[in-house]
Amino acid sequence: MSRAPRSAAARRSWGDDDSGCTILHVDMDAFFVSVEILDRPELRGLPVIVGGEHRGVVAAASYEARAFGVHSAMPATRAKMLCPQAVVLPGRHARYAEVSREVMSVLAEVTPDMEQVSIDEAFLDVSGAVRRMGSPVQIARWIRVELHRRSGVPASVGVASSKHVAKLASTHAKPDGLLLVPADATVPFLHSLPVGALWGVGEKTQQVLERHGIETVAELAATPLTVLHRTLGVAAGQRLHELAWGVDARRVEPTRAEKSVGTETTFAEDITDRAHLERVLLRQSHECAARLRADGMVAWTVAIKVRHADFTTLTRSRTLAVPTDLAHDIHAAARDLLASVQIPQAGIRLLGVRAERLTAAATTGVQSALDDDPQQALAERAMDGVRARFGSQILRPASLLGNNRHSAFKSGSGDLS
DNA sequence: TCTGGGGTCCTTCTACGG
DNA sequence: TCTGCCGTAGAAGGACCC
Repeated sequence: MSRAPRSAAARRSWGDDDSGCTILHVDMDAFFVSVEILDRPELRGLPVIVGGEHRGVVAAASYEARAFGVHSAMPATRAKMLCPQAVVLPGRHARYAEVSREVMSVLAEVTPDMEQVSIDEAFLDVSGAVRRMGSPVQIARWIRVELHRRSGVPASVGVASSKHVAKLASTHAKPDGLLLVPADATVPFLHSLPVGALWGVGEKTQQVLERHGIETVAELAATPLTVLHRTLGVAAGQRLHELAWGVDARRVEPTRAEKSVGTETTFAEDITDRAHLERVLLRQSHECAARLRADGMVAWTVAIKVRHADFTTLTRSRTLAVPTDLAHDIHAAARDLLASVQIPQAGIRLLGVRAERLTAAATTGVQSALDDDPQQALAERAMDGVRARFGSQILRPASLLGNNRHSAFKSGSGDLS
């Protein structure tokens, strides 16, 4: 579901020498839409949009909808204006996760050197699989056939000598294609692209570069490093200059430690009532804490995110004296942080909680907050057990029991009234 | 047109201690 | 005792990714 711009000129054969091209990037095509079509074949050939309910944005659009200018991240209202005949579906993330697990299990048959980067894409380092399965391109072909056969969803695969170029290759292979960028074609391939295609160049950076007359990767590559440092900062300037010359030493990392977990809610209507916001924080704190405990992590820092009706967004954070995985502690910190924020007359559009600076609970050398309050810890762990057995909606804190008992803890709705 | 939710990384500013 | 400098850490914001 890449949003990077593509270049028609780059979508061609760059040669057939795949020696040294052991990095594969597998990217499912319009993944959420593909899953919907898998379950409802009558949607095939129609403009289909997933996501984009009230105040939402498009999560995925079929290629038929894209022909009308619809793309992911586009505000729902705009998408419906461009393509009023589109079939709009709310999204079924549990189902997408299920198909994603099938897809990843197929990829894991190729090599354990697999790095899942999102629900619908992964990098593979196939250097250890070549003797068993053939050349990188043969492996890429096998993956596409097997995904079609066993999961029923189309995938595009990029084959290259680095993660960055493999990622760009899969983007240019779409839909339902395969693109090899031989090692010696890396620089010509990159230099055929607009600068916005590079990993790390979004809308803002592109605008900055364009103000300096840089519109293509070739122009970026030709720009002195000192100019890029001044324009983009040292880290970003250095990184983009290296990427523009095909330098990308990042390895495929099968396991990556999570650094934060959080949840946020955009309200159907802007909220001015502080008590209401505190109840939302409580629900969100319980979600965060349950995920921390499920992952065996504790958090040192609690942060909140507040978005005003006019889209002004601010964050507040606090480092705790001892790390925690308890909703009680997260909520206490989050509530204090919210107290330091003035609620504008027009209200709050979005509220979120995030637990940051995570460490493994088992290896945390200090006494955790969990040990400070054994009763609270026991209660929350008991809730984990009940939810695991009867479902996540079965239990909620008493303060979240509103008049409408069925909507009071509805995840993601933010409707706690 | 009016902008989700879950993340990561980087830069800038400020506070603080030596 | 006060001031300036420096390094470090935390906080906040912004950009980016899918």
